[in-house]
Amino acid sequence: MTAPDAQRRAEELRRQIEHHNYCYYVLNEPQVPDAEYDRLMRALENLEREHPELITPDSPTQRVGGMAAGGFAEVRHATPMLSLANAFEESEVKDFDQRVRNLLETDTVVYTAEPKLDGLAVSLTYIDGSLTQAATRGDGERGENVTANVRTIEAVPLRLNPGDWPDLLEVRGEVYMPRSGFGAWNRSARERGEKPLVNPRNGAAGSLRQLDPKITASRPLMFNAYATPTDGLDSDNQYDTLQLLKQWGLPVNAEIRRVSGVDGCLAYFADMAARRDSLDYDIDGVVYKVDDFARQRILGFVSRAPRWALAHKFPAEEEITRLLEIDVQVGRTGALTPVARLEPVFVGGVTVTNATLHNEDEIRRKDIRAGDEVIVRRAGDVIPEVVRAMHERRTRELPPFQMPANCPVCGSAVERLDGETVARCTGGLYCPAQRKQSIRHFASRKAMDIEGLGDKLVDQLVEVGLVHTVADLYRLDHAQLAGLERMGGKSADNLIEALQKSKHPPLERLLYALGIREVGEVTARSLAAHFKSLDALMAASEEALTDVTDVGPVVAGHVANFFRQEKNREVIDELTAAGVEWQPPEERGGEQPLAGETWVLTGSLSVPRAQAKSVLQALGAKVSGSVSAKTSVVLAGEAAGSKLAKAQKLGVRIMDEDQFAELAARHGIRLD
DNA sequence: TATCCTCGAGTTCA
DNA sequence: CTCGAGGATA
Repeated sequence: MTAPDAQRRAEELRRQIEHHNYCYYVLNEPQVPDAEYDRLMRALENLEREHPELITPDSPTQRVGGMAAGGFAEVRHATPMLSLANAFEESEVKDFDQRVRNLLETDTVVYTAEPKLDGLAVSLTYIDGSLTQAATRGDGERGENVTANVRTIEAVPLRLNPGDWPDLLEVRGEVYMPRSGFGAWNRSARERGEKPLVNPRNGAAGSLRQLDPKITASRPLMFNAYATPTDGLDSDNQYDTLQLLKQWGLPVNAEIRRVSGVDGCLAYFADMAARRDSLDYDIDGVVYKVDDFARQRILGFVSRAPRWALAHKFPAEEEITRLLEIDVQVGRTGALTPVARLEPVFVGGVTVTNATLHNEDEIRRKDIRAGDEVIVRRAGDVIPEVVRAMHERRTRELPPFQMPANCPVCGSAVERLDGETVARCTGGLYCPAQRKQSIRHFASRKAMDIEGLGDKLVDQLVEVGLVHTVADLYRLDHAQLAGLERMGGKSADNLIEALQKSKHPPLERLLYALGIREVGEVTARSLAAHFKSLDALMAASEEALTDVTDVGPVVAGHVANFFRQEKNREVIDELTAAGVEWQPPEERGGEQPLAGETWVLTGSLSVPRAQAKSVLQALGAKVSGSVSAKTSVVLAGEAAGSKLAKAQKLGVRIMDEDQFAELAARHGIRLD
């Protein structure tokens, strides 16, 4: 890059960074994902490294941490607040450990491993045990005096517990907003008609930068100490120092551990990554520090970062990518779902290429168009979503999305009923997409449970014309199957065997498998229990159907309509002719100690969820998916999330797995 | 009629 | 898991 180009590029980067700082800190409305901001910053740093003559005193790189909101006095840190080297890959962690071991000339190193809280770094000064000053990190050299605000945080002791602390003690740590507090604050903000906080991190930063401490006081902030630059404490390592701080009354994170060697570090990282979602605060990675202070001193510093510490970060949860086009998928009921085809992007630990856009209204509301740059988010186990389109980056007019008037698969008319958000293909089973999906549904585990009949195979069977309706499945023979792609004689045998095994389902499963609109697992069960036979159900009037719990006029209409269709009656006859014979619903015998109770399962249990569910049902309980005031008990496994939180809030009884096993055992049921 | 509680349906990636 | 909408209930 020539000098004038570099100059122009640097100015452009600075302009953008300053703009984002302004949006983030002053408007509290970040415009780009953190990862994008970091990229801009790194680009500018690299540019300035190559062309040091371009560095200006007011360049954002010279005062990391953003623009002052104004009104805070400047504080010079006695010891600079350093930044940490970052690692995203396991290999970088191994390199770090290798470097440390080489410099120390030793085999294994003990590290302190800590969660890296996503908040705002501050420095607290205690003189004679009293909090006298609190400052933000600022650029590491100079920060802002936020003493009045920090004093409102209850977790920060204004006086230290009695102890042998030095006359002058400086403590460093993170101010953050717990998720529970963030959620509660936003709920009440919405009730008051105020703008909710964007995320906990932004909430913490914004709260601390309020000019009026009363506002800060109203926000749910927490503090965790993680270091002190003060010498001469009665401790020669990081871990014990934190224990000292804790004794003196400073909150220290409960997840901090001493680990041995790089393996210990990586195991800690994996553990925290797995439990990340169940913590009450956001973390963006973990930090490893060489535990022994003497060793830290040997390692020293490179430029502004210590050589004895490393921040191992999780992959970013939000990234920018391009939306290539918007496809339309056809579901089992004919529902047309727009899907975003994305330029592959690594976000939240996986490469994402597709994301659902839900429906037409959603696309309108967010004004998402093919060709846009979009922000894609994938947090934890959650399904990727398009957060928003970056309209400000549109360089040309893009055509708005329009739901097609005809089904993209079969060409039938598309209709969208008044008041409904979904558009549907009217082709019914004439539409190959709907046919495929309904056969998949029929074969699925909760329906007829036909093992070996996967998506690919269903597609083939429908495409070559071997299967038109679910009844055709039972007429397939060995020769027909073995002739298909990727299908050997053995696989064909297995499938025919699986089909045989599926011929005697309980009535409720058969009902569910038929795929009647609005009839899912639960409704199928109610219908089976009420009518006890398929004939009785088929003969029932809409009015009679309404007598079933959870069946109102709409569902009754769908059911009656389904059985009125000649096509459907034929399929049922053909199934019967092929030897499919449903079993009458079991009469529930014995004790039903949990009758009338509604249970909710959450978290991961050591037994399959389906098993826990059937045990509960055998005991007479209803098993539901969402927690409400009417829930009797929430059975919480490992890493339970929002449902557990809700149960706690509503005061619903919570049981862990051991208690549940005990309860089951009392009624003669053993869990494996 | 409004509100709460559930259920159904659709969805991603390794 | 989340959204939308059906059903039950006050």
